[in-house]
Amino acid sequence: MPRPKSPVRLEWVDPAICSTDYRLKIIGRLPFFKHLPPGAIAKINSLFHDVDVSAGERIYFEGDEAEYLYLVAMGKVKLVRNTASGREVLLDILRGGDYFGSFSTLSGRVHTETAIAQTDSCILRISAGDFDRILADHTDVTRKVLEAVSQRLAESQEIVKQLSAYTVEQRIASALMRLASKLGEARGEGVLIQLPFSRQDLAAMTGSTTETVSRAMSRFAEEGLIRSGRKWVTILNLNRLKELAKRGAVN
Amino acid sequence: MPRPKSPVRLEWVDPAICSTDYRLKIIGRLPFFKHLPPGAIAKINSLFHDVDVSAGERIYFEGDEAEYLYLVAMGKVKLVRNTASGREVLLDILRGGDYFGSFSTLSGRVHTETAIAQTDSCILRISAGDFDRILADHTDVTRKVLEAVSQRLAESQEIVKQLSAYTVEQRIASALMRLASKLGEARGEGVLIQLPFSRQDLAAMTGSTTETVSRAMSRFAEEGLIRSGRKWVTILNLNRLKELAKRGAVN
DNA sequence: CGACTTTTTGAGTCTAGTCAAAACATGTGG
DNA sequence: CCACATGTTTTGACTAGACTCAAAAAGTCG
Repeated sequence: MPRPKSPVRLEWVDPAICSTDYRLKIIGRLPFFKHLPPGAIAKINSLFHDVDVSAGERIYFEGDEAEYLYLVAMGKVKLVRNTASGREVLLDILRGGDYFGSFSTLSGRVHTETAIAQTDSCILRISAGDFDRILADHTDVTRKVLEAVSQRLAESQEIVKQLSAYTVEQRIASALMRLASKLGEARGEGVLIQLPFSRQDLAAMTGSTTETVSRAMSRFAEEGLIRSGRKWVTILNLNRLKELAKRGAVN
Repeated sequence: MPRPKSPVRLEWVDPAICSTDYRLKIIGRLPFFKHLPPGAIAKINSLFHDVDVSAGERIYFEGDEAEYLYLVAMGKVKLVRNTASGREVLLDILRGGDYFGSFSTLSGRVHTETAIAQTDSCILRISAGDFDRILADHTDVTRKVLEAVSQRLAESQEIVKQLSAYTVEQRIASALMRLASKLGEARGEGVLIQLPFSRQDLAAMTGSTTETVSRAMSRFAEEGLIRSGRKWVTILNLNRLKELAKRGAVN
């Protein structure tokens, strides 16, 4: 089977894209702000500051004081935790419109993860104090933020379950599906997951190694479930992949 | 080394203990209510209803509609997720004063875990609607709840990291430490963890099996780190256990 | 004292990790 | 446009940690 040339097309991050217009749009789309009137959003917008970061750059480190809440305006950001032995565990990948950074900043907390730009990105940030003021002004916003965080907690617990009880192959299948629904783009033959997204990253997401991920992906490809190359994956048969994630073993 | 007879003494759950006085005390101690004046707490208390459950009874199931927020008044409750293959993953163990159940109830959500009484327990519950009303009345409470949930998210992510990168032995050591700091009681020779708490449970916490847990615990016992028996564990040397959890391998 | 449950131990097997090397892509500069 | 340098992915052989199955030992309770 001839392997297609890389379908990856990287988005440019034009600094000008962090323009006021664009910022308003991103901020106004956030689940916890989107119900607010334009006036309020404009006011909130003025409290955010933007930061351009290039691929690979760290936005903050695990252990740093958590002084800001961040928002991905453009680009992709990954959240990782490093183990004592230097191994990297990938907790989440965020795209435009996602927020990150701790909310529990009141009590002098520190970040529990490291945030790294996966692509050149434009990040918005707001100080904990300003964010608190927003929460105080808009009680309904706090409620929405609470829901968003609860949602993340549920997702994290789902991952705990998977790591506890599933085989590597099942975990990889699940990870691919999560990524597809979150970051995938429909293509003629399937759903393309394109980030600069390596086997390395998949390994860090599934608590595994590049070699094992590679082997599993080869098996998936043989079965016609996916097609993959350097830093991209296309999912051809989502249903069978889902089946596999639940029941295990390609057979 | 002679093994001590079981030091486990189970607490009685007297139904009368869910008296108004006791309820006020428990509710008033919750991190997100404790700053409120007695009057407000009394009012909140009137919105809670109590339920007595006996050991092993399920309080709700994964997939059930999330209509209530729960509060452990007395006893121990465990949160588990079941996999397709019937395996049980233990997510958390809760004691008196801990809350559980989903906060994201507005959008018609369902519970993502199953809650099981570990001992005979007295549980308080409040409907999602009533809880929302409290949040609306006390904006500062929402903020505290948000912090509490964020904290749990961080804990869950820590567990993801451990499952991803550590050996079973390290995970068991970590689990014991978590349990000790949360549920342990100081004893002459160390910290006693006493719940009806089996190897089975530890296996479900660490994504492992009873046999493997047993072997690891035997090794720990040989090294003088712990002493254990049927449904209880005493930690003798917390520092070395911590060391082990970080660096790995008893040696 | 039994009947029952939980824990421990043992032997065999398999999944996934490690180490090492080859194959492949991608971008660069001649 | 090609050849090379670099980083990524794949493949192979070997190993080890942890699971499974089976059975014995130790606690617990009526």
